[in-house]
Amino acid sequence: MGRPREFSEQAVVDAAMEVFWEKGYEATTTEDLCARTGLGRGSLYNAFGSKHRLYEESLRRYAETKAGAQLEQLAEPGSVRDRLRDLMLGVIEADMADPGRRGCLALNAASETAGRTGAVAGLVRGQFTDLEQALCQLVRLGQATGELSSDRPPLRVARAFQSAYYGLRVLAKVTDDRDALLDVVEGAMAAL
Amino acid sequence: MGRPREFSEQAVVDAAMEVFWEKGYEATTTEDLCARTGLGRGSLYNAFGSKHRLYEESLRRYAETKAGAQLEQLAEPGSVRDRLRDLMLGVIEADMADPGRRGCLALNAASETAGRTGAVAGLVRGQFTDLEQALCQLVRLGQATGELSSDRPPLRVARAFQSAYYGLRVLAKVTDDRDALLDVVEGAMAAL
DNA sequence: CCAGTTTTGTACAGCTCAGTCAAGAAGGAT
DNA sequence: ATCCTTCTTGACTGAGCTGTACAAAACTGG
Repeated sequence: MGRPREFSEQAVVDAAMEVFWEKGYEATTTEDLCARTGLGRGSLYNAFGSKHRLYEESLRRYAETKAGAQLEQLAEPGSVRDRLRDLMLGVIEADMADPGRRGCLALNAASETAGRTGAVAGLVRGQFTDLEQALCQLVRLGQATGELSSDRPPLRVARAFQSAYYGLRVLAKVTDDRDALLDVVEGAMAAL
Repeated sequence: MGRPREFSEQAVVDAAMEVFWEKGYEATTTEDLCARTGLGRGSLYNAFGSKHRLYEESLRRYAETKAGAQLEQLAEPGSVRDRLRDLMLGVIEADMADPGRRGCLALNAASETAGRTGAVAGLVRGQFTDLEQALCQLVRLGQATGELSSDRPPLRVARAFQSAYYGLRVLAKVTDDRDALLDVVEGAMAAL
């Protein structure tokens, strides 16, 4: 009971996530968060307690939506190679189409000191291992069907692909050269 | 003429570089810089003008020293495969031995918005392409001697290796699992 | 020794920041 | 209708921020 909230908590976290994604944790001010979410400072602090807690929620939400969508895409039907290639081609298109070059929020968080302490560190690590596990399962499937060579352990292959994937996202932040990024894709596919 | 400086400009930039490397640009305060360099605010601003200019100098210095040392290491004698493997094994040891998990300054800069605008963007991009070119030349050499397969263009191979390298450094920031990082090395070597 | 020049230390200006607080608004329970 | 609880608004706080001002200090050329 009491006065009901005028906002959807999820919509607010979505908006906050966008700001953190664009500017990073340190460079984001509570003013930015108020402006983007439409909430006054009182409401924001009443609901979330601190800038840092809202950052945590944003990372959780990112895992649910953006990262989750990628994991789902990996689970869609199709050949294993196509699914892995589409994952990379998808982020090339997404990253190049984004004028703000925000990249991957979890990866950005991992680069900031604020992203490697406390609860945030666990959230970031979780997204990394989620991807690792999804890739590993996919590689295992590919090896079982004979689509991929079975001469190396699936986890090792998955980790190599994962690092190429993260490297790709880093490169996409600093280059406009699509061909360079496509070279990375070809290299990662050849290594499967 | 006039009063002589009491500090070595290079030593100051070295000290500032360490701070930016540990904390990132946004999270570093001018107080931090004064404390670490030993200079008062007046001297710092007299010599460098602004926090941002000092950041630029730090990146330049990083390219000269740390990144430069890696490029030199790549140019040392030995088999191409050994040199490439040693590059990765070296950063695994360095990153895991570093309690602050600072990673690569240029890569950290690329993740912050401050690292993708103005003069800093060019410095970051420069370090990326320097590594790309060094790797490419090495791959070309390996292909010429027959040590590496020549069925793919050297630049493409170099870029694939480069992305694995950057992915490795990102992963090293969030994981303590040395085996996971070694899997990345094996994967990158297998893809050559 | 002195005038001119640059560096140094420190106080300070002017903001901006994260977070708080009090007063009023909007509902539910009885 | 009236309490009671919760939410909203917006001003406010105290700390911390980058950058500046300025006087004293240190050195050089004459």
